[in-house]
Amino acid sequence: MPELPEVETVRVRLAPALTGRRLVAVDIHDERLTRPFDPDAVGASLVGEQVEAVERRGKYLVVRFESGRVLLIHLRMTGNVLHRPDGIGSGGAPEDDPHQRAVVSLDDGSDVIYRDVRRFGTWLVLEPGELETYLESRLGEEPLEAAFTPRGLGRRLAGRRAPINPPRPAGPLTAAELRRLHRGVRDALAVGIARQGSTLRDYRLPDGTSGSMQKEFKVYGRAGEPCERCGTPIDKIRAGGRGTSYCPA
DNA sequence: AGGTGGACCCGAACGC
DNA sequence: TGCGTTCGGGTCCACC
Repeated sequence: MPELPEVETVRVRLAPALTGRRLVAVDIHDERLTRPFDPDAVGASLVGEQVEAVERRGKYLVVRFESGRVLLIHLRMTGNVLHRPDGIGSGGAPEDDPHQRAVVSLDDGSDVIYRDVRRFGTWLVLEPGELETYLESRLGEEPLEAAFTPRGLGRRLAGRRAPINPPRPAGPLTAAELRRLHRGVRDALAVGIARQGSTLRDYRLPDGTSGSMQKEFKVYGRAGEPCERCGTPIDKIRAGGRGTSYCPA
């Protein structure tokens, strides 16, 4: 599913295609995408907007308009944004894709196609000034920016019994362990971005190509196989409700 | 207040 | 074969 590196890769590819462009048509044909708001009303409200910038916060894609309004996109599990420079139907896109949920036509004749198999993804239009409050209440520090530090991470984890790398509680981590965790988070995200994300099934770059990070997974999908580093069989458990693969040694 | 588990989805994998 | 069942996972939310 789209994690931070996948969302960042989509942003990098989308930004030059969208920045400065005006939306001439917005067709949203899935009421789940904009729930509880009416998809036709949301689409109509976006027509005429001009894109000022395409940014990312956490796993959110932030499309800023000159008007100060914002389209906040979350891809959740299987959301996917494609850009067709010559319009829909070009570039090998199937004409009757059953998973296509929205099409945005731009003033240069190109189309942005949003597809989502499981329909968990969301489009939320925010009015000027609403974005910061919305994101602050949901997200921590950006992990690749200077504000994310081992000490800050320690403050957030202090007193917590929620598991990190299985199945240790997060709270009692030492300063040295916090530094290693901080380093590991940053390095893993940076490599993921350099590889343009992981294509396991649904994720694609906006031009339809695949990321390559999946080729470098050390534990994911390798339960029972020997650890690359020490030979111990990779274990898979559930930690905090999610499937977690790791080398027990 | 922190932690857990269900809900939301649907295709794939699995069992018979 | 084809059918029914189970699984998974980001985030929100109800509940303990």
